[in-house]
Amino acid sequence: MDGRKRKVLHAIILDYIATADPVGSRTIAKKYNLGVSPATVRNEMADLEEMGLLEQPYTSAGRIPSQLGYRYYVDSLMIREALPPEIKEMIRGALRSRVKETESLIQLSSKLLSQLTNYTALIMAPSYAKNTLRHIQLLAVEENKAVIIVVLDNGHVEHCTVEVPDYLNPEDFTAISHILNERLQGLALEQWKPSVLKSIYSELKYKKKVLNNIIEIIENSLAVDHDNKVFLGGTLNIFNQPEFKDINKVKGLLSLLEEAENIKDILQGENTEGTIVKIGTENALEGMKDCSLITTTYELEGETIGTIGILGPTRMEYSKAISIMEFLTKALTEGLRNI
Amino acid sequence: MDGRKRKVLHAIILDYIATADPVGSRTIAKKYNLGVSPATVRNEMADLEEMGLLEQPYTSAGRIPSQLGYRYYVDSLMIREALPPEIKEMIRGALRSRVKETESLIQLSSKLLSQLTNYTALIMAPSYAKNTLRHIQLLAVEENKAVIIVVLDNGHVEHCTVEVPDYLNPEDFTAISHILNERLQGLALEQWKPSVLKSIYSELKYKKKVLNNIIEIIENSLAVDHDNKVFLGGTLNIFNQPEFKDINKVKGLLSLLEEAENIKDILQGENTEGTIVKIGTENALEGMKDCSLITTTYELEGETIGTIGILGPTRMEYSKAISIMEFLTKALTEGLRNI
DNA sequence: ATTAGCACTCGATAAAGGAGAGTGCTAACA
DNA sequence: TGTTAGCACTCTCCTTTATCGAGTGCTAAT
Repeated sequence: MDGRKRKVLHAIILDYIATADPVGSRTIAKKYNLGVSPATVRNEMADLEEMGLLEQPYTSAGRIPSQLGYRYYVDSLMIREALPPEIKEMIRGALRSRVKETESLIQLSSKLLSQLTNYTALIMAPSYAKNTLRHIQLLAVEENKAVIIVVLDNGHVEHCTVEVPDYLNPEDFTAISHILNERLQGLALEQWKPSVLKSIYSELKYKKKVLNNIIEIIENSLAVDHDNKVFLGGTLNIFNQPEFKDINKVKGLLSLLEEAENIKDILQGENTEGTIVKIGTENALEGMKDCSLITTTYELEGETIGTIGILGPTRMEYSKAISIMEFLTKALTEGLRNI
Repeated sequence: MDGRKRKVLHAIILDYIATADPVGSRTIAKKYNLGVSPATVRNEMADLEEMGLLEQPYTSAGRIPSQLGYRYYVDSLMIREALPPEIKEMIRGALRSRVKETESLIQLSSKLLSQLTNYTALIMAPSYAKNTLRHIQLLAVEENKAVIIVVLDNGHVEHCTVEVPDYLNPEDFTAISHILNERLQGLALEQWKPSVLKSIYSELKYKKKVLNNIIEIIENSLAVDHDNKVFLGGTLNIFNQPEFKDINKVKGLLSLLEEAENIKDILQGENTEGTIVKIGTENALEGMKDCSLITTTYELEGETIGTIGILGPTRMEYSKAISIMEFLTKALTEGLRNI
């Protein structure tokens, strides 16, 4: 693959990304100043097609990049653009701890990301498994009902409502809360299971049943449900893409995004750090075969705690999207630290 | 408007609702056993068109109901169908207090409603203004940060994170929580403002600043933000309607539904009780001119506390949708009582 | 190795030609 | 007088045909 071939491929991909129209030899030769004639470009294009990097929608149309072509572009041709300073300032400003809660900050980020890129943003919120308990409280409301409130050291609050037996009186609630706090305070959520629960059991034998219940519920509500919440931004941006003018495609993709589980699957694919680009069928889900996904991870105190993704058509402004995403990720990490 | 005209109109509307195709005189005469010839039906149809109840998409096509036609149908022709018992049982079963929290129950209802009707369900959750405070607590997390937790008598929990001055120590938090509880417990949220806050101020003069802050924040987070939350179900059902095969229409409607404020406007239109049907341009929003909205209210302890809506095309199965909605509303009211 | 020239391909767009569903009108009928 | 059969007419939808033009691949000249 000589230099000129690379230039031709690069030009075709850039042009197609910008226009969504198949690109002809004439356009390339003229617009991108290759200094050769269209005929020469045609020869190169024929070669590139043979190599599997380009495709022809039909005989005698221009060329469009193949999935492999995009792959080559992302891996070896793409130039990382510097973000304009005003965009940088805008992102920094928006995320600079105006918000006091992790989840709100993440929601804001997803909105921002989708607006800046014009694609769909997917963000997986951090797991709270490593956060420690600040306070837990059992509180009676109405008959037979109580709420459990769990406050973590980072200010995150979870709660759920449970049924409790009649015979518990206010003092019982206080007592249970007290013991739960004593035993669990300062412990990370992921440390709850093994040793600790048993010792609480023994301490509260006479109320074993209710407590058993509670611990089960806490586990469920924290570990399964609310862990790894997912936030979406700009789902309707799909409508702007010409490759999604077919209503069934749009419907398919939106249905897919409606299920939080799907999004977790999409994002959780790898736990590798750094920016990853998955193009077309490189994505596991069938419904995403015309899409590309760019993911990266964000961190807190040196540890990876979540994933950010941008979902767009394979004909995507990779370079711009990556720049924005990486910068926003940094700003988010910063924002989370200052929260 | 004689009996036969009504029969013809009714038949046309039912047929059009079922098929989405303009209806011809032949179809009506045959399929709906009017006992007259197509020619006679044609005469009636011409009269009905003159009255503004029918329209012709173009000369020599069949007729379709006009907006006025639907109006007449809903007001005077529509027969309320009894819901099949298995559907009734299904709704009752689903909403029978498997869920312990108001908002979860409402979310479930919206999902159910959209699945049963194949339209989009909109539900406005109750305002908590009349609920009384069960417990309020100020809790320090990390430096300079505290969470305020508010638990209502119905088990609803709200929380928000606030910044607090350095000089407060744990005892201060306890003291403030204590006083807040003492003064506010048992009071409905809507009663907070006037008299009470002043007396709290005086009691806590020396910490006036922080308390001031807190009360402001509580007011904001409860009254403005989380009050009247809105739940959507089946937004993608729009895609099933042939009148929304145009991608721009879908986009327009989905964008409209993306904004919670819009939905509040849509639902809040009237505070009248009972079922209301708004057809086409009877809806205030421009983007809904091809849609109909059926709303009804649900209650708790005899008081109206929220609104339920079904959004579909003007060519909607009004009868079925109303039956389902009204029954589900009853079941929801029941479910809320048992929560 | 590059390029000009040229015939050829194939989608997109427009124009033309039925086919069919449904109407409105007229005249006959009970 | 209300109802109906008959019939010409209208208008959309679908298919067919023609034209256009962008872009290619090949060949031969440079």
